[in-house]
Amino acid sequence: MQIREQLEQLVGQGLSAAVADGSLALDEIPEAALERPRDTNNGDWASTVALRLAKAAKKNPREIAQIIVDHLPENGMIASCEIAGPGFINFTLAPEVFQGVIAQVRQEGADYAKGTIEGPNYINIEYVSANPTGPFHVGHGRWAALGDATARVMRHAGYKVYEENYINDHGSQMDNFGRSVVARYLQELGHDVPLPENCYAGAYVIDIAKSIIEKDGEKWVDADEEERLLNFRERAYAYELAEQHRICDTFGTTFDKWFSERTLYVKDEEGKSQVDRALAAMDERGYLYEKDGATWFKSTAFGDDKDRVLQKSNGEYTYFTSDVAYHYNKMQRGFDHLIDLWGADHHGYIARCEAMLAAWGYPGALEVMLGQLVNLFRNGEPVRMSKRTGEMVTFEELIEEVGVDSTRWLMLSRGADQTIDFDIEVAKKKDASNPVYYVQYAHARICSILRKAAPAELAAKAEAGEISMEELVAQVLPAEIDLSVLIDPSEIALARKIETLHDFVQLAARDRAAFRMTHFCQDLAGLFHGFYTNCHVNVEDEKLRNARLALCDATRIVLSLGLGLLGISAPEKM
RNA sequence: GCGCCCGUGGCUCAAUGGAUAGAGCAUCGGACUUCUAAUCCGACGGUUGUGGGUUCGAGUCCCGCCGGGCGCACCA
Repeated sequence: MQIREQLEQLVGQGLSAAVADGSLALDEIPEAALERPRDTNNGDWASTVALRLAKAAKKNPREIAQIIVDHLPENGMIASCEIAGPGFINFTLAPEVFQGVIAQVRQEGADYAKGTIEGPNYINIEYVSANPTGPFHVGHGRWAALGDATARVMRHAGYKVYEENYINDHGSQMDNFGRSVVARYLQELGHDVPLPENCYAGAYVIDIAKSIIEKDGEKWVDADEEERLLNFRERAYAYELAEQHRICDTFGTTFDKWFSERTLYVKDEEGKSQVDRALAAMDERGYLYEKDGATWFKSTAFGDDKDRVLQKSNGEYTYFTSDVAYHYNKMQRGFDHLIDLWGADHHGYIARCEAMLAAWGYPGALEVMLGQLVNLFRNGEPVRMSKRTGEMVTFEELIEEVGVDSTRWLMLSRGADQTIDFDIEVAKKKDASNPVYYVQYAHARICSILRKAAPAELAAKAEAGEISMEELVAQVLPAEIDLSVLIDPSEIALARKIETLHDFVQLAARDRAAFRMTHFCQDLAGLFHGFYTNCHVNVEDEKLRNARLALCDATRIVLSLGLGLLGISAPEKM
């Protein structure tokens, strides 16, 4: 049982006892209302229940607090509790509690602080979802980092998470892309043809055209135009999709499914596409109508500003129709809840999407996470164009120059609804101005200490990567360690921080706020550096040494876990 | 015009409605013959844009202003 739950139980018992013997006149037993005081001078945990009860119990909150404290059962957890301020009950936990935490972390490893979620919790999270018509830009990188970290955090908190990337491979932009390749192909072969309207002007299109020339030479110059367009479009699509996969791999973002928009239009054995089925489901419930030769969705029935066209008067479907079919498809696949991660410039799209889910009878099933935009800077100056290509800086260029870990940290270290001013030169600095290295350094420092504690031969193996830190530690430390010697304030502070991970994960998951994990990692690293300064680990006294090594090991596990939830590596040396 | 997001020390950001609003950077001053100084300790720095309201309590919730960003297609 988590410490929080144990405390809740104790406070609950205290309240019940007070009510039972008439000290408190209450109709029902309230929640324990536990929180962590920001200031550790106010103890490890605090209850505000007395403040909340003042009205109902018709008593001064401090008086109520005293009654509750007097009725608390005997226990080994709480070292002391005091009533403070207007009526807070502050608990200071016994050192044994934190010593227990260290043992628990070392036993559970990367599973430490995993939670369970009651009720329906099968989540589909969709993010990135770019057009396969060009390279990822910096914004896609933010969605990749954010979606990935959110999924990791939610999974650790106990949700079942399915990650999905929607490929916009259906609309007219695909033909524009194909036409652009055709034009570049002909131009490269010396033909004077203009670029088409709405064309993709980037140099990467020329590269694709060149690769076609390399393979097929001039054979397409006089080919059937339709056939040529189709061929080039598909080759260009395949190329860009492969690029997207490659960059996601490099960045450490993996999806359970890459969902092709086109598949929504494929007829099944009954002659019906998923678009047909989604629209039929809307029609059944009476939310489709015809006007001006077009088919409309009555989204205003669910709070949208205006109704939306699904099938245009020329018979084509709108982009929105794909999303209708896609979201219908997701619900049919059995998810309890859908999360879409979009750029903030799409916020106007939310109402109609929520409306369609409501139209099928799934109100509230869709949650849209908006991510604000990323502005690039270099030494404080705005950067729009890449020096190398003269075009928009791509995400790949960014991670090449800055590195994956630093990029992820900067993208994740603030809330999704904060605009990010990303300064490339700051991100590249490997010093104190870049917290990711501060955290990684703490991890590397611990690994170094653990190696120092091991026989030279073992340490050398660990350094060469032949054995893992787990294997090394298992050989250095005995199975039974007496942790009661860990009483230094910086030792307790470190263990206390580790114990907060469970809450951090739960809150970060609930609020979809993965960025909180960066704060956790930074705080934990800071406390470790403090401990390192105050307490020498590899001391003569074997009992103390082993206990401190165990504390180091637990910190290492949790740092690695915390960084892992952000998709950031935990290096064993720097 | 309507809608969404954001205004917190010089800078970048925190703060499940709780206590004296916290970190980091920058600036200044200290600490390495000892397990990694990519570190640590200290100092300086604030009327949380603004005016009301809600309550035991508001940076946080509600309303109005001011300032900044983004969006308002039978485009994708």
